Amino acid sequence: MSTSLPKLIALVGPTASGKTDLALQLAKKYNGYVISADSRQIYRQMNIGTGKPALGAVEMVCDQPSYDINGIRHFMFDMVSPDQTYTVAEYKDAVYRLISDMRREYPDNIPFLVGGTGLYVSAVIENWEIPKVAPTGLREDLEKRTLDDLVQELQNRAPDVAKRIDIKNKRRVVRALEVVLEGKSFDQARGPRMFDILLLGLDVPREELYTRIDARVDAMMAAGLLDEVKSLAAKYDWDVPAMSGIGYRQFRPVLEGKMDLAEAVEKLKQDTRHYAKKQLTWWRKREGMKCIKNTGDSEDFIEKFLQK
RNA sequence: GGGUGGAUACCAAAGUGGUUAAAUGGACUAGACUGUAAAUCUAGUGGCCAACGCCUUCGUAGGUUCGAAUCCUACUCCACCCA
Repeated sequence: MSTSLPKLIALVGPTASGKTDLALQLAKKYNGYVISADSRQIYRQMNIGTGKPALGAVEMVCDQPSYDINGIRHFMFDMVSPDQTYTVAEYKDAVYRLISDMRREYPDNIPFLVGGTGLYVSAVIENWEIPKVAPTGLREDLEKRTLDDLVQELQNRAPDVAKRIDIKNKRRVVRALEVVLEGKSFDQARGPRMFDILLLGLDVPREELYTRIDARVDAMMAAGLLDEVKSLAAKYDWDVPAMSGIGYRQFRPVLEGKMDLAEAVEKLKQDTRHYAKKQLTWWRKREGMKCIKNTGDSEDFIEKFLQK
C-alpha cells in the first residue's frame, strides 16, 4: 500500500537499553528530531533518577520548548513541574499538534518518537481516541468508595463495560465509571491512521539488560541521585505523582531513617528490573515491530522505510 | 560438658495428628492495560502430564498410628544461656 501519510519513526525498548543514544545518532544521520515518550522525563527537576539526557539550550519551536542536544531538537522534556499531573491524553494531543506544526515549518525533518512509556507511544502511533472526560471532580468521590460498590454501580449502568475491564483493578473501575457517569462511552476506539510508521524495538538480551540496569543505578548514585531526591522531597509532598517514580520513592524510607541506603539502592535496582520486564511485556505481542540489535540494523530498516 | 529454643519449598515465615503439595510475604516467570502508566491490577511457581491423574516433599534415620510437617527415639547442624 503506497501512502502519502507523513513518516514517523518510533524507537522503543526497555529502560537502559540505549534508546536515547541511538536516537541521537539516527536523528543526526537522517535529519530527524526527537520526541520523547517518557512519562517521567516530562517532569522538571527530575533529572538523574529519570535518566534524562543532559538538555542543552531551550528555544520555543512550534510553540513547544525544544532542547538542543548535539544539534538535534528534543521535545516533550521538562513539560510540567513535579506536583502537576500529566496525562496520556494531553501527551497525545501535544504530540499530534507538534508533529503537524513541525511538518509545516520543517517539512524535511523526520520525527523520531523515542521512549519507554508504551502507553504514550501506542496512543500516538495507534491514534487512540481517549474518552474526553477529564479526571477531575468525580474521581475523588469515586475513589473513596469500596471496589465492590463501584463494580456494582458499573454493572448496573454499563454491564458491557463491566464485563470487559479488569474489575479487580480499582483504578480501572474508577476511570470507567467516571466516563460512564459523564454519559460517554468507554471503549477502546482508535482514529484513522495518521502516520506512515516504522516501529523499531531495541532488543537487548535479558541478562545483559539487567547488568546494564545495575550499572546505570550505580552511575546515578555517583551522579548525586540522593541529593536530587532530597531537594525534591524538601519541596514536594511524597504523594505527588512524580514522586512515585522509580528512582525516587525508594529513598523515602532512607530519608525517614527507616532503611539504610545500600538496601534502598538494591531495591531500586530490583524495581527497575521489574519495570523493564513490564516494558517488554507491553511490546511483546504487538505487531509490526522490527527488532533491532544495533545501529546497523536500524539503519537498514530506516533506509528502506524512507525510500518507499 | 550441661540447658533451652530451633531446623518447613529459591528466601523469609505460618502450620502442632486427617479437609496440606503445604497459609502469607518476598523473589522469579507470564499476562492485562485507552486522561494517574516508572502507575495500577491479575495469574503461575516440587516432579511428570495436553489433561483426568500419578509420584516425591517439611534437617537425617528409625518408630507409634488406619493416617504424621505435626507424637516418640537417636543422630546432625544452628542460635542463645550456664559452665
